[in-house]
Amino acid sequence: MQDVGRLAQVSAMTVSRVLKDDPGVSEATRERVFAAVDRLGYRRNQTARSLRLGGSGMIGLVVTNLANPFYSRLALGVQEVATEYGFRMLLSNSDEQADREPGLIDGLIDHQVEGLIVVPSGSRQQHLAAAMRHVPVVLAARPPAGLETDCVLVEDFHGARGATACLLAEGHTRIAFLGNPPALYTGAERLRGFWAAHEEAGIEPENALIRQGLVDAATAEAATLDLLRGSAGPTALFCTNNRISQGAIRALYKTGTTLPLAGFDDFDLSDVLGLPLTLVSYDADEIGRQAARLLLDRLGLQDGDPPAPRRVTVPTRILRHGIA
Amino acid sequence: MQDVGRLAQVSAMTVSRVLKDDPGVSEATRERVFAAVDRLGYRRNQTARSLRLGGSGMIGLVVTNLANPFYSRLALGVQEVATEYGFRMLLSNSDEQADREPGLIDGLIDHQVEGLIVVPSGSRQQHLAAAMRHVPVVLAARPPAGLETDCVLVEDFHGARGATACLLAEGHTRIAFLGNPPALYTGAERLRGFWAAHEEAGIEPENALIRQGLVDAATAEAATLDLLRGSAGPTALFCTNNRISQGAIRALYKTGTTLPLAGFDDFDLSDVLGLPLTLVSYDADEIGRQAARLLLDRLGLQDGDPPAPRRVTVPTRILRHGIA
DNA sequence: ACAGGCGCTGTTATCGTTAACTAACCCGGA
DNA sequence: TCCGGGTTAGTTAACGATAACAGCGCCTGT
Repeated sequence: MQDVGRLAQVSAMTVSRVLKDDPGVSEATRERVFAAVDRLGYRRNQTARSLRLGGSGMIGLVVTNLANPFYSRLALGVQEVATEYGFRMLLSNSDEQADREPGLIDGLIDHQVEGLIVVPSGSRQQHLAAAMRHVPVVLAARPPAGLETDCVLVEDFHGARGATACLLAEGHTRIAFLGNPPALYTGAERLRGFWAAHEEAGIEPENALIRQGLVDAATAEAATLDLLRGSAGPTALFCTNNRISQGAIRALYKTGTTLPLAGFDDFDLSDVLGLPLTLVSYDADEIGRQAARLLLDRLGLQDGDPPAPRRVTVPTRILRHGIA
Repeated sequence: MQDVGRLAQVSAMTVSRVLKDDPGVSEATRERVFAAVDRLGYRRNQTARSLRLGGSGMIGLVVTNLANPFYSRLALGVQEVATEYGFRMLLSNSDEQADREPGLIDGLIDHQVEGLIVVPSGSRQQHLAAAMRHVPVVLAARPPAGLETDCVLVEDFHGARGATACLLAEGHTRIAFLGNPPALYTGAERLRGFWAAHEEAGIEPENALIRQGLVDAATAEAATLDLLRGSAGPTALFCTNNRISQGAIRALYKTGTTLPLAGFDDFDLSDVLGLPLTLVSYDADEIGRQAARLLLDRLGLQDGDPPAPRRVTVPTRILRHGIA
């Protein structure tokens, strides 16, 4: 800034003023400064600004696996709103390792993020409470456990119940449940929906057809193959997320079986598989957008009146493919 | 840091030393400091450190669309290597709008990234030259045009030629080409490969079957439907990327047609579609990893001997599905 | 007895920017 | 002529951390 000032024959302070669009700089000076900036290719040092201004203009997002389109869309949603509010997004990926999450969060706080959006990966949320001592935290896709904070959820129960009901309405009574670990909120909640639909239909789900703790497409494929081998196999499948659906579909394909499948999350090409699919679809972008809005609204507030924790729900809708 | 120091009865300088793992602090003091840090939940301000240390410890990545698994995997690869080198990754997404790229790059430079990895979205690279005045830049997936810098490429020509040759070897002579805009390097190069395979087989590609400028699955679907309607339609398809393949597959599905399809990029569930597919697959993560390595190696070097621009190529391999 | 070294800790100045204050100047009105 | 007020530009002191240096006590060797 000194250098720019020298070239434009003004002090660094005046350069700062020009770059900040401060009124009270004469037009002539302004032009000289801009010319000097251009000529030197000068860019303001955002690090120094953040230090002086006391705000980095960044929010942090922590997800478990960017390669899953659910999370990358969520990230895009967050970024869209952050940009709108003049914030930048700092992204961290825990690679499915829950024990890395606290470290990532600490790192983000070190970088002076002004708020955090977290998709909590484990069931322990102690580190989140610690993070909240520094900045506001908004949870996405899973609710707080023992914390007082905002969150954005999907209609997990409602969606699972609806999709299961579709299968039951078609007369299925032996529906297998392929679920992620029950310790995860989504896993538990979607199972609850599955169960509720059965109760409403007056049908008792079979324990032998319920498999939980599946973590990726491979484990889901194995579990499905196992179910199909059984003597009293299922006549339909319910999967709690996109990766599990994909694993199950692979198992069906390999064994040449065609079974109706219901599941959470839409995925690419679901409409051209030619399988009878019932998918609970929702807008992952929207989860990100809502979470960002909750966070940034909170940041925008003058301190003094921290609003009560809010909970926003993103709606689901049911897609049906390949059904006559 | 003052506060921590007060609680531990030392100066801020000593706190700094403890947190920096500086030798020359007595064990007793060290413990007192850690205790105070814990009690206050203190975290070092990375912004201030960056300013003083003269390096932010961040590199920037610019991609066009995180929702495309190609880019999210690439980002994961970059992050993996960055973490290894003790760097953080700052991600920007241009949302397919090439004119937003310069602004994103400026933003990253303002945030004091020490280097940039860019997947250039347009054909103009003027802004990249400007960026190089500040930090080293590595290009990914597309080569520099009029710049002297490192880049990481895929075997575009080789892969396209190989996949096309597979189709030709099966006797196809009327292969449609569904390509992205020819102004993009990958578009041009993959067409060149397509063409080369034909020449080697002594077959003249038909201009009527060549469609370029497809930008997403929807335009690809429309182009495919158009080709299929024609009187002398193709007997096989070649697609230059995952989104185009998906659009083409949707068109085939909607018209109930089964044609062999070859294309760049593998995608989820490609193996269970039951279509005869020939896919040029490669590791998008690896592009990111290599790009990050080129960049970070360059950063690690003492200044004085900037190495000549390097060019790394990531290999492709051909996957075949549903082929008897 | 005393120089010299080591181990530990504090002081000062600095990174680049900007808020708050101060200074110089010009204008019009009394 | 002199004063108040506006306009424009410069000076100073921070933001939080740390490199470089200085200081203090204690030990060792001669």
